[in-house]
Amino acid sequence: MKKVTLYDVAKQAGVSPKTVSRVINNEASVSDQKRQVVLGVVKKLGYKPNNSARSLRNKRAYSIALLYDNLSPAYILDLQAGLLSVCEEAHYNLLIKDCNFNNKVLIDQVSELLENTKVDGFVLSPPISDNKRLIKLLLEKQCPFVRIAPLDGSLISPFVLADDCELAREVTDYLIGLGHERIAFIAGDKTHSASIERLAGYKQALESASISFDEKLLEQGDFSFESGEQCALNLLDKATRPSAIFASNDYMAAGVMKVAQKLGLTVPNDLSVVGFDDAPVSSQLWPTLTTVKQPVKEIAAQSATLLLDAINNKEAKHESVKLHCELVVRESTSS
Amino acid sequence: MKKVTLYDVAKQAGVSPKTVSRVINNEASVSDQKRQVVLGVVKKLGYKPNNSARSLRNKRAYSIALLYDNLSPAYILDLQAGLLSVCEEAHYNLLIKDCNFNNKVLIDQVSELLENTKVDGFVLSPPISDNKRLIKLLLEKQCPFVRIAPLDGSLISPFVLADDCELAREVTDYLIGLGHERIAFIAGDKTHSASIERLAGYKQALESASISFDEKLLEQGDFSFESGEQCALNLLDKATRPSAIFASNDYMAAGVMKVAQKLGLTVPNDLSVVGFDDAPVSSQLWPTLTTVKQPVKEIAAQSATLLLDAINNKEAKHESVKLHCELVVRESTSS
DNA sequence: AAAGTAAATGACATCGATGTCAAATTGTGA
DNA sequence: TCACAATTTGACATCGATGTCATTTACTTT
Repeated sequence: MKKVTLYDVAKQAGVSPKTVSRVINNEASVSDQKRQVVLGVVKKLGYKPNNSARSLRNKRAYSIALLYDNLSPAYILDLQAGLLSVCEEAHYNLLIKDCNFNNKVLIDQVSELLENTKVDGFVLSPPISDNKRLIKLLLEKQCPFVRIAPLDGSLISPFVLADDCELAREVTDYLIGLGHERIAFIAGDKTHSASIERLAGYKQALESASISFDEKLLEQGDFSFESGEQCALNLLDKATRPSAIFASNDYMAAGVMKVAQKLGLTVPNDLSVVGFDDAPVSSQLWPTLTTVKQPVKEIAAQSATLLLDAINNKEAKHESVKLHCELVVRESTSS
Repeated sequence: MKKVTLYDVAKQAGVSPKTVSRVINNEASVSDQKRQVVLGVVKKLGYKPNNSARSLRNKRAYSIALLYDNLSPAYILDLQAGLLSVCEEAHYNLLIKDCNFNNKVLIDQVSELLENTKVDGFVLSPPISDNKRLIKLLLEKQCPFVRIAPLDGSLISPFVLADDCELAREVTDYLIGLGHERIAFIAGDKTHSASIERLAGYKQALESASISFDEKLLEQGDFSFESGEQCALNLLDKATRPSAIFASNDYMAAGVMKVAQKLGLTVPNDLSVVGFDDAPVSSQLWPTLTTVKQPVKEIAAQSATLLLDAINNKEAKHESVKLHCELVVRESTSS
């Protein structure tokens, strides 16, 4: 089973290679009759265009790249899975870049990828979605890119996000519905839009329920387990401790659970705890964690679709897409 | 800053393109003098060879692929990071394939990658490292590949693994040293060599300490949290329960912790628990989990190195490499 | 210094797909 | 039926790097 080229197809079909090329690329001016013949031969021989040759000729890589930083492994892997599903469909390659480095290197690496046409577009995951220098570079080079959950909601590029604000409101409503009034909130890293949105949702829910927002019930974390512990200590040490803590992600919520247990508080009887993201740890703790599941794979798939659109149709104007999260009630919450 | 080609370099250096090519590829027969001149110009112009053109001409992809299945996300991401570090160095691309599908599709996809020379070699992570059909295909096509932690230790390809057996022995010794005599073991999925090795280490340690192996203290899990819970229930329900449980990975150990807490047992006072892998969850539980840290990034880096060797030097004979794990003592164990 | 060998260099064709542009075919209207 | 426009089709060159093979240069040896 040796390699089948355009020429083999052309010979069998009795047409010129150029015509085959036209058929493959779905160009207009080919008679229906020849088109059918060619498609038949393509199928019969199992012809697949050679990527390197195409790349060379067209100066396109037929690859996109995902840039990610040190968020939760499960999140990144889900992103990858979503991107892969679309890429496979479209016969694109997915390159991955772990950007857990300093900016300088990132910029250089991206420049190199672009200059040597190794990549046609980028998917930026948070917090890279808001890396100013990178975005400047991509805009200058007119390289298509999609941002996932950016802080900056202007349409300099397509972007995709989840309805973090709405779900944070829903979580808070849920806690209020259980009878909680002193609900503390642990915010996440401010360079992520998710942090901002989740906090906003929390505040909105309080307001609708006419519960006044209490500065003392707000702690600033950074999405890490350790920051969750620290914030929990601050909150639970107080004379009048909250009856519920809403952490902006599951790692911090896990930290809260640890501190609660250490202090002899029973979750959920003495303290309700909610996380966000539905990370693996949320179902590996005891009690299991009430949390919010983001549609990460769908977010990624949408991003890939938008990116490929932008690549293949330069006129396409930028869109943004918001996808829905889902509250997952487990054992860590009660009235 | 437009693209610099071999020809630009050749012109500036006053030599033929072919000579530049020779220098780039480190071929022997170029005079030192011209070599220096060419290298100078290469540097000055910032020349980088065009991958597509090379690929096309040489029928090589300058890419390798990682095939992985649904193991722990942190593990996979560490593998990727290790592979990336080597690939970047060598100017290779890394493709990733989530093989969480049925075999048929996997085989087809791999065939396609090979037939269209999109990949020069594969890294197989467990349990794919022992996928018979895949290995048969790769051997037939004479495509280089490296296996990570295979069950089958024959040198049909290079492989890399960790000293699971030794560390499992060390963990068990450690527990024995703390005074434990009734040490239970929860085995993992049998299709992973790690399961076999870890069990073997456990048994060896018992034997050296003249503690007879007790069938009733051995439970069969599958690496999942839920299986850990189930096994723990079986073990702790017994009249004479073990004083320590050694689970073959952290997810199962987390399951054990949950059950212990539910049953009102205090870890580590009433029960010591040990995991394996140093997954994120091991430091997000309370008490934090004593476990074993595998050098996953190094394993991956070694794999990549061996694979690139095999690709670039077809005569190279296959080697295997064993890397060292490390016992991480945390809070879940005591005498 | 001539002859012969080994090393260095370059001209050219090639990998596979496709843009350019000219040629061939078809269709249209008078 | 003929001239002319519109549509299909194909010949050829090209993208950038490198294998092949012929040619030139350098180095021995007598």
